[in-house]
Amino acid sequence: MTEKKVSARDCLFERDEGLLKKSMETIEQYCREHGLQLTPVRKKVFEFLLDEPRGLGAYKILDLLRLSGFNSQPPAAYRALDFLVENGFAHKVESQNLFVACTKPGSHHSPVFMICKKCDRVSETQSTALDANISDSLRLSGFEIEHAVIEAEGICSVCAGSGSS
Amino acid sequence: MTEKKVSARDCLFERDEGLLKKSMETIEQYCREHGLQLTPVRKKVFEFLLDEPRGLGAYKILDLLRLSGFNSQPPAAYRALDFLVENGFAHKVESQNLFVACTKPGSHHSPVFMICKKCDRVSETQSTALDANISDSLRLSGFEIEHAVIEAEGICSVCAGSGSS
DNA sequence: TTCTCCTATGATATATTATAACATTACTCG
DNA sequence: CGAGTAATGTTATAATATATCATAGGAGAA
Repeated sequence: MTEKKVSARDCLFERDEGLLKKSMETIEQYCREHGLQLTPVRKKVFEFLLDEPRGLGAYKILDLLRLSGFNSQPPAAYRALDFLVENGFAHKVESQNLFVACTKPGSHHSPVFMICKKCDRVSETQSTALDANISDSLRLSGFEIEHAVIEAEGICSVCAGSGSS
Repeated sequence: MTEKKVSARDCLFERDEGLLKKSMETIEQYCREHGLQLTPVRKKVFEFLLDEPRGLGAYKILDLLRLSGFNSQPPAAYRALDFLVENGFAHKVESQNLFVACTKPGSHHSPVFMICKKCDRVSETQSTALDANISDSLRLSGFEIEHAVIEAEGICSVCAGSGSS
């Protein structure tokens, strides 16, 4: 991996603290309603993900857990991530081996990711038109789609607008 | 990963030996025309990929190289794969950490994969309509797409037709 | 030819990502 | 309490991938 010249912090996205707080409240409520245990480790990992728009690798999360006083081993991080992913609170970005908080937590869906090569920021959209299109295209070939990994690499609008090549 | 009950060989796809031969000839010609060295290791790896419709992991390829008398180490396999991928002769399936021969070798494109959960077979399509749709959808959000990873998991037509649930 | 450059490969080591397996804790429910 | 289940702790290892430096081998120039 070559080092990136621009960090996500250099991008001009606003952090919407209210939105982050709302995401946490959303999953807390979802867990209450569905009898899921949002344990301290799981909650902490979700916080880390909410706080890092570039996504986090499992071992980076492990480091952060340790910095937060959880003397954890790799399985602890992966278990928390499994919980978050299984319940639709987070996603794995397959092409980057990296995890991100879901922008529509609790709803099961096939997300579409946009990964900026300049600032590394990962944005999620739910393109239902796109889903339908893929589904139709593949069904034409007789393939019954259950799940799709769609990850676009390119330049995000902020980096494209910032003028540097 | 849970063990699969059905191997790709159980699927009723025909192996088109003529097509496989033609793929090899295509990349041989492409390499001649572009001054690329299709060395023995690279050629052998491409053969392995042509021969395995379920795709191959890098270390499986390494094993096969050794069985073929190349006393290789991991970098040898990865270098051959890098060559094949960079030149459009093969693709990496990101969601499976697995490599497949390209069905349109030499043409640079964003492939779409269909991965069957029953027989593990990986099929490639080039859906230009799909590409255009993704590109348009994402451009609406101001994202300049350069490359897309599109990998659908589900049931292939052969397995769907074979009746077992 | 010899030298140099460039590409490919060899070889060793290690980094990164992920899981298996078994022990322990903690909570709930009867 | 006792049994069952879910979560976590703990150790070990598997699986995937790359960094680094050494060696070989061919192409073209002096």
